Amino acid sequence: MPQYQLVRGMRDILPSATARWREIETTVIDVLSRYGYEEIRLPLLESTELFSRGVGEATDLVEKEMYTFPDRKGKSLSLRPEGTAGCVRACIENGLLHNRKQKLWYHGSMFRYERPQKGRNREHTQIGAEAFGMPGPDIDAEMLVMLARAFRDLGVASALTLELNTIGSAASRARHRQALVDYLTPHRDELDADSRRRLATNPLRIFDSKVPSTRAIVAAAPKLHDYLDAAAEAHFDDLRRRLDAAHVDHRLNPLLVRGLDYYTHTVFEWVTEALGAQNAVCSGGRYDGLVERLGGRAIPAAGFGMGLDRLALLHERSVSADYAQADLYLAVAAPEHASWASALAERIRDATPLRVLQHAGAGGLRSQLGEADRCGARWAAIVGDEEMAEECVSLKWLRDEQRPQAKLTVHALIDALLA
RNA sequence: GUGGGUGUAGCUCAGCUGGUAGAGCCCCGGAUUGUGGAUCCGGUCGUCGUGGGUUCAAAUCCCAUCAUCCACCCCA
Repeated sequence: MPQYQLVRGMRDILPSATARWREIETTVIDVLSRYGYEEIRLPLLESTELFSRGVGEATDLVEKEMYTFPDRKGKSLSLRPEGTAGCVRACIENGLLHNRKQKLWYHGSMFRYERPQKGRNREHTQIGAEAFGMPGPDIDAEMLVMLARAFRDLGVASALTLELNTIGSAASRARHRQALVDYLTPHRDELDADSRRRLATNPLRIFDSKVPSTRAIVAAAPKLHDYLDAAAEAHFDDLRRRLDAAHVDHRLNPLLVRGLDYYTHTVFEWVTEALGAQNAVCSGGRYDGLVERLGGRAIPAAGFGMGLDRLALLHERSVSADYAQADLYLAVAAPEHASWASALAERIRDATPLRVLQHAGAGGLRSQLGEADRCGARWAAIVGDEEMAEECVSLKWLRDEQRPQAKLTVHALIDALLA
């Protein structure tokens, strides 16, 4: 057993997985940039207050899941548990929202002190995006259309369902919340323990309870939908028409409530059945009041976070792919050919974009070709006495039995590799 | 934070009512002195998670602890 072990909830992403991760990341980032989103890079560490104020004091995320500690001068810092608060802070602080719109994306680790299980680690990686300054359903719709494209490009669309809901304006949400608390308080003793706790913290979540007796009480409770104002309904209807027109399938889930305080109006979640209990792969929504709450002007916004750890699990299930380490493996018949082969490898790298893996260390030609096979290379190039004498290379197609091995000049070799 | 399961080779796992550790895969070499994938032969790799206890003797029984997995909870 090793002397040092991973800190609980952290994870190593090993070479056998990183090629897949990289493919996922470049695919998603490419789609984002095709919709005009620009990258912003943000710190992992922020003042604790940013999250308690932005995400909400009473949320589970802030209440019990943050990595919080004092720095050397006693100031309370927290590892970011999510990306939106920090992004909004950076935008306000740098004047990015002054009289202009912004579409931004970021990529990186988030930290939450939770009990690890499948699809849930204490460090996880998200790609998130935020759109500032656009109040209408057009940007909500574009964001969802964009995500649908990203999931199609990734090859995981068939495993995902888009769930959608509106929670209305902050004002109508507050009215509903009060009505709900007024309705549930007389039934307080009949609720399960979790729901009693939520009555004070986040009563909307009581709708999610799986306890039958609680469900029976909740069935007659005031519905959020009945408290929506006309503008909120119009916004939501407009969004749904746009999604229909774009053929983005979605399912209404009136119980879908984001656990962070800042959400308003549109909320959404892409869920899968394939990953067990942790089924949300990407979720987000509008947060029209957050910029103001964090000290900026009243600027409407929408955004999402996408969990790459879960997306990678899903991708692994949905897309089988061979990620080769190299394109060409350069083998030598004997050690004295190695320096000539090195020069050849450099010429190939100069002339082509190929990944050229040159043999190093001990091992006969037989074992070198074994390595060539294992690294996934399409070709093996062999250098021996005969080749060196004739300034040639023997090229072997490892994945195509039909093509015979051929002795080629260096020029002909490069042409063959580029063909 | 709560409940349950599991820790033995790099990986997947076997190891009975205690007697001093095994298989398959992988890797290396050979059969094939310059040609991979198939087959056969040979070989390397273990603080049996950690600490303590019981015992002549512990991978095996007991206690503690750490890690891990699944679920609750929560979320990406």
